[in-house]
Amino acid sequence: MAKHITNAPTPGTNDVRERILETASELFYRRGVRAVGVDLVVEKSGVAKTSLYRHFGTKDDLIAAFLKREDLDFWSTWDRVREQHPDDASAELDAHFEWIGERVGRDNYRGCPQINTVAEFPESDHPARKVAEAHMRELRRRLKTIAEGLAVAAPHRLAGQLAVLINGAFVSMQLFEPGEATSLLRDAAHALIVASRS
Amino acid sequence: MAKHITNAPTPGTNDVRERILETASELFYRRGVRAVGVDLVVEKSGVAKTSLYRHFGTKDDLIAAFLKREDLDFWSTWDRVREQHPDDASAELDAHFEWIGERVGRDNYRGCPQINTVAEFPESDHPARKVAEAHMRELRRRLKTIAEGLAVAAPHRLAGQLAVLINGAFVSMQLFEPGEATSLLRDAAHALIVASRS
DNA sequence: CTCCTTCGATACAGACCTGTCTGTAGCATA
DNA sequence: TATGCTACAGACAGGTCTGTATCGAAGGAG
Repeated sequence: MAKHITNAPTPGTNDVRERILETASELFYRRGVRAVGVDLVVEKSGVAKTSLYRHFGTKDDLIAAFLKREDLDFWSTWDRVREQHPDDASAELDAHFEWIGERVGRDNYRGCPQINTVAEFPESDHPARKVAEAHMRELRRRLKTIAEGLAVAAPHRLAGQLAVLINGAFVSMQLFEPGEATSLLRDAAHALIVASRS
Repeated sequence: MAKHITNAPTPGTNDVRERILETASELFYRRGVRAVGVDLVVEKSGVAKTSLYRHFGTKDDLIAAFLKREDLDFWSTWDRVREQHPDDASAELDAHFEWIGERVGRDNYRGCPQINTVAEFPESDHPARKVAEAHMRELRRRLKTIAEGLAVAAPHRLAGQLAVLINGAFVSMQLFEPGEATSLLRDAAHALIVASRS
């Protein structure tokens, strides 16, 4: 057998792609997707425009890749927290509301990228929407798994309520007072669980 | 005394302004604010571009006027519902979650214009943000008034939780199943109230 | 009848948008 | 050395964006 390709077809290629995506993600999240042109992404990432269009066919594809990246980041944090509470659904849920509350309480928090992008692109066939919709389904699915560990009557339903609570937190920075978010969310989650047991 | 001006300083002026605002509101809400140019607003409203800029100095002012209009509409519906339940905070709150759940359950629902616009314009000094922030404060204030009628321990806190629930509903169309929203929200609100009494 | 305000129509400026095209340099493999 | 592949650099096309300037018409008020 030949040794075909030494290893990867291109050595530093992923560097360029990653640099573009990293820069675009920061700009899209910070300033809004429509407000950021590809020229700015090119300039800030120190990359040729041709390279951007080689790695991402269109801006819409770049937006979808941005959301996918944020999606992976989010579940990565989620998993890290989950692993700290094995076989204890109640403690895990508390921990999730803890870090989410802390995150939305930061003063430079700009909301959930999925929700923000859906707000910017109503077209139902936009590639970014597929990512966002999958993200939302995954959120409820994971919450349902936790709810099943809580011995409640209707796990899927409780998961829906908890998901609404979390999404609500993501867009309610305006109405929280400083430091209020975490405990307010935790108490609300407990109330939903208690009611779901009766 | 003279009879000063017959009635208004200008006869049909408000017609034009109202036509522009009506058209812009529909387009902004349906397609997103940044996606809609003033030329399209001009074309769809059958008005001269000069007239648009005479009545609204800039597009940003038009956006703020759009949000203000949506704000008034929202509280108008709220007031109509409230008046149907005088001196019964519990029934009033149920009724609010009823119409909100029904609204977010519509299949062409596009979310809360305030939340969507804030997602599109992160700049903290944008005129539209002032309107949106006032809207959020007003939501919690009104919920607090209702909570005070429910004899709970911490009305302001419960109001915050209910506001999060409502905002969450506005951005969670993706994860609701058909017809699920209303009862899911009502149950959640009840759970929060019960917990707030203990 | 004459002023005065508002309106529509349209051309325009200047910036920005996405996406394409051309050309060149570096580097690894054959 | 020759061949691909990827990268950078930058001009360019064609369209859209916000906002302004100029025109003439309509219509009520004195």
